Amino acid sequence: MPRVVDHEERRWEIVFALWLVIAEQGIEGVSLRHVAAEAGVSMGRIQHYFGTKDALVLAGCTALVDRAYGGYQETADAAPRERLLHVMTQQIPRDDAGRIGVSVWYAYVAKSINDAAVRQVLAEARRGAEDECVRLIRADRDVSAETALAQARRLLALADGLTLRVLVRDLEPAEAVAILEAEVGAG
Amino acid sequence: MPRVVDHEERRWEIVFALWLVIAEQGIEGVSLRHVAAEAGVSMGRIQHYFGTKDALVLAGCTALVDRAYGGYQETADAAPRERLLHVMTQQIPRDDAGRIGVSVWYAYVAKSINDAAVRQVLAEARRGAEDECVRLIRADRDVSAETALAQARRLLALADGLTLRVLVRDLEPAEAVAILEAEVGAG
DNA sequence: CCTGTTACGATGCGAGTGCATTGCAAAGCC
DNA sequence: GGCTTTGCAATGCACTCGCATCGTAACAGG
Repeated sequence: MPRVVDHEERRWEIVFALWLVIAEQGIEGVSLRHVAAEAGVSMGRIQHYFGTKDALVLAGCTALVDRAYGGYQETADAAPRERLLHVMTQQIPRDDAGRIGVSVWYAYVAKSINDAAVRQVLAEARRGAEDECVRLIRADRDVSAETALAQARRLLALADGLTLRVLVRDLEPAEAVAILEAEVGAG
Repeated sequence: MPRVVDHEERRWEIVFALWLVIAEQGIEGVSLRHVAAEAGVSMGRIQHYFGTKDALVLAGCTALVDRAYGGYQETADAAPRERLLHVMTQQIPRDDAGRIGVSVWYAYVAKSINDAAVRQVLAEARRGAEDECVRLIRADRDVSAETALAQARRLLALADGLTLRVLVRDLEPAEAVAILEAEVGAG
């Protein structure tokens, strides 16, 4: 058989271009032509690897979730308290790259309100994060499962809100991190 | 001169239809034709009153902010603590109407990342809310301006995050309200 | 009645869209 | 060196989009 290429690499190039388009034009600006131009490839290639526009956009969502999970796993050998703080503060944008990532994230969050497939992906990710936070909290201090769950939910919601404010430049990254450090420390 | 109609009424009908379209199809689904169909009017009417699609969408944003501010002003004769709680919990969706309103709100938040005009409207609204919360906090308890500002920011961010989770049905409205009541009470 | 202005419905146009189709180039196997 | 299967570029098509334009129905003032 013929012509062997690295499929994962090809898919990744296209997904990365998709993220760039979303970051700088919003999810409204996503079209096969725009993504193809950003990636420097032809529309045909995108169709070949993803089939449909919806499939491409959804793949971009799962890729985002996977990347976040991979980043978390790299902290496996840290103390629970540190890992918890990492989960809360990781998505706070500190530079342009972080800003791109989190703006894409929020684009998908908004889309999830009206898109069942995206909603399911994000719901699953959120549930995973919540479970993991509960585990970290109970590893850090002696509390009941219910207490840990309430604390996890409060912390995650707070982190989301702070991240958004940093993204739209209503808040400095340092201040957001400081607030979260105080909250995580207080238990 | 001719043909007198209530301009505000006409504009409001169209903006309301716009909100419905955003709520059920997302901001991607907004087109002059869709909004016109939802409002039961012709495209020409929308052009007559708003000129351009961008102007319509922006008008929908300012109308949303104005409505929220009007709702707040209705609580003018309540105690500061109660008003503060109202600000934090008002946008938590309890029924379908509330869900529509807040989903439109989040659509605009996402749009503000890439749209300067929307961003400015929301930034102004957020600043106003923050200032008002600082005033309410200092009327409720004796704290410094810096402390009140820090508390206000933390509460508003937390309320945003909780609202989002209720919207995507990851959290019950009652639990979100309970968390906020505890936080506002704790000071 | 007439006239001038306003309110808007209808239509047309050029641009952009997602997707199906077609065709060909590249590269293992025989 | 053919043969065959894959990877993908190119093109065409039906459709939707925002917006400009045109026509006209309605109505207050003279």
